[in-house]
Amino acid sequence: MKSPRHSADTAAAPAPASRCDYGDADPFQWDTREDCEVRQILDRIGDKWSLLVIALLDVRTLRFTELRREIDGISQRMLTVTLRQLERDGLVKRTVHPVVPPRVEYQLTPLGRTLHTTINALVVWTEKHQNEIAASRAEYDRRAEAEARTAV
Amino acid sequence: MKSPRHSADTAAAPAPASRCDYGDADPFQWDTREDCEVRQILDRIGDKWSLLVIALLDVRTLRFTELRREIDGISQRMLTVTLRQLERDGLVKRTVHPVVPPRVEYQLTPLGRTLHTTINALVVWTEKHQNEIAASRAEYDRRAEAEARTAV
DNA sequence: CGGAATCCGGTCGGATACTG
DNA sequence: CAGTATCCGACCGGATTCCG
Repeated sequence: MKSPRHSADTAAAPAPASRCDYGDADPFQWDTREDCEVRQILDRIGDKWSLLVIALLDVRTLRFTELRREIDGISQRMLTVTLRQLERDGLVKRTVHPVVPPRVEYQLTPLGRTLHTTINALVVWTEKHQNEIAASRAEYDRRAEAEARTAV
Repeated sequence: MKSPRHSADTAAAPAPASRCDYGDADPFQWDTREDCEVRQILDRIGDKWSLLVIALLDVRTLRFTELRREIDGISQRMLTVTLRQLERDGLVKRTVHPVVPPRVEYQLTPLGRTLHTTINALVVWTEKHQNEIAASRAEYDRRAEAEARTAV
């Protein structure tokens, strides 16, 4: 008995939402509370596949299998889960054509499009600074390793 | 024996890096490969605490305990882990003052500052559209629940 | 004070099998 | 074709303990 841990697998998970109203000033107060809306979408774009899906759908409408083939590496389970979340958030529109074999198409909503645009700023930043980051990491690791040797 | 699963806990995790060089055109090709640099920093900003730390350090330099108290909810373990990652990426500078009791201060690097600026665009987007998202979710859940009842 | 090491539960996501 | 249902390993992050 003792609460089946599969609950997270399939459950809709209503989520309490926790309003956490902002004082509209204080531009640095948004992130001091953990379960705000910011976190909600951050968890979405931070997850493993959402971004890929959004980016692909921003190019054109795609069917389930097309997405699956395009992403390559995603399991059908995670594709389904990801699409359902995006649909729930109003970022993706799901259209079922009642034919046999079924034909289901996914497209970005206007909201989803604006999100992708915003995300792109982050991508640009990353591409611009990836060398600095890589260098910093290499330097850090080199130093850490050297330190480890002296400790022996 | 069989590979201790704690490896991810403390190990430095060198990470193969997987260069995955871009063709500089194709603005929508960045995200078709999964382990690119974009993913690297996305995993960072997508994790539970990095963003909070960055935002707080953007206001002013803080000590370990100050950060811990300010964030409230973070474990000392995760604060340490998060800070080490940010330091490794060159986003945060760690300064140890050799006094007794030890005094360690953390501050954002210029690179970290530019990242925070970029992130803010995402925050603005979220605050602007949180109502749409919340409404979409409520609608989705309402519809799903209604559908579940007819199925019974 | 500022960590490091260990233990451990909960969750994320992959593999597989089955369905309309 | 487009999913749903189950099972299960891997990892993330919290709690606790110990250390310089």
